[in-house]
Amino acid sequence: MSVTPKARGRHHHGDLRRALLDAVAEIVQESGPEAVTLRECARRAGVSHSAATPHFGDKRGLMTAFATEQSQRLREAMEAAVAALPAEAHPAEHLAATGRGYMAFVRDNPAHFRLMFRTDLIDTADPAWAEASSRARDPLDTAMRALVPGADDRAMRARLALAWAGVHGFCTLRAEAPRSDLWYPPPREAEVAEDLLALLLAACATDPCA
Amino acid sequence: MSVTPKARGRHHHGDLRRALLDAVAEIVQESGPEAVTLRECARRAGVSHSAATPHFGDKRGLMTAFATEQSQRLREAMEAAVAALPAEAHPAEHLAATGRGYMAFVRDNPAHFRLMFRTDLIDTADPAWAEASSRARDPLDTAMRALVPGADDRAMRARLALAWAGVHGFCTLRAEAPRSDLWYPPPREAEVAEDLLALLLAACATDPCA
DNA sequence: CTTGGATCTGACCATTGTCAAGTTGAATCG
DNA sequence: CGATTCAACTTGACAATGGTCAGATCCAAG
Repeated sequence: MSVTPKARGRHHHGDLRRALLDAVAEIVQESGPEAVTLRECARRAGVSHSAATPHFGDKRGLMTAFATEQSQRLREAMEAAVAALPAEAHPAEHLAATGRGYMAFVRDNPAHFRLMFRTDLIDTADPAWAEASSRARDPLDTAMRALVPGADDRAMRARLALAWAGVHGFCTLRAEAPRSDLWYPPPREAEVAEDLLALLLAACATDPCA
Repeated sequence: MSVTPKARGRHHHGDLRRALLDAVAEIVQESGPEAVTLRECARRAGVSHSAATPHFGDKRGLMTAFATEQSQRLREAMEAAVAALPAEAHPAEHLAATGRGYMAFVRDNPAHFRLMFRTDLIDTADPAWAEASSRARDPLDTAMRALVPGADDRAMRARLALAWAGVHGFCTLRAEAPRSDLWYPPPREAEVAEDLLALLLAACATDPCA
């Protein structure tokens, strides 16, 4: 709560921008994306409710900045999972690792994930967000291209769509599940995730010309 | 806008419950789930701002009733797609038709679909909603069981998860796409959907014991 | 020390959801 | 047929939110 002593260049607050983004993370984790209010963020940062305006413009700007950060973290999670593989790993392992990285991120940050896709709360015209969102698709993209190098555009599109939809859909359903009780309970969850990935890999690796 | 002349048993309004649900549908279609307010619904129905209370309790009650209706419509769309098949259709055709019914519903009602999965706006403890949501999974379930009758529990779970996540994930991404520009443009959309279904069917139909 | 500009405060407004209390009107009962 | 009853609806009020704006405040450069 106390002002960070470094106060690097900032006038009153140590780093209000950071503090507000952290407040968003806190609230999202505690009570979900819809519980985030500008005033509560300001309260947690110890500032007045309109202190955020110079930094983020309005609430949507704050949410967009937060979502942008999370998109970067998601991409880094996937890249880290791939980087942890042995050098001689098969392309299929790369794709699987990418999927596991995605799923692990959402398992550990379900509320952050839900916020990232609340396109009503974020400014989709923001260039930084657009780039972060776009780059978050790169790991899956490159892994898939390495797995099926001979596929033509259409076959590649179909495989990317299936992989993306399958992993994303799984995560979406799981992230909503605690509230709706319509998905697999936690013990089964890991098993189902692995089996789903295996089916997905088999489907994508089949010869597209067959 | 005028009161329906029948006025079947209702006191003041012809059928306020129906009128309010229709207002939700209108607003959701025009401006998305987050634009729905109790007061605007009441305005469109031509009643006072708290007229909804006796019928739905609070806003969440109204949203829940609406989501319940949409879940039923979604299930009916899938059942209709299966029923339109020739009697001798292969089980794989049943599964594909189920997926097509799901996708067609979301293509035609993207905003309604988005609302259905906004578990923060609906009361997931409502028994009617829970039953409608549960029954909406039946068509996919039965089609899958018919396609892979020999699969054990684990293999069946994995296939159901993949099919459900794949179709649902595809629809989720598409329903958000108009706002985020991160999915395929409409001309490709139908093609990608068909190819995705084909990959999905192939993945699910493979012998689970192989 | 002065000046400038970024940073933050406090107050205002419109809007929302919810609640309590009143009003209406249709159906029921004597 | 008239009085009663009860749910449907209206009215008015409340707290909370987001956005905006004038102005106070503070840091840093000159």
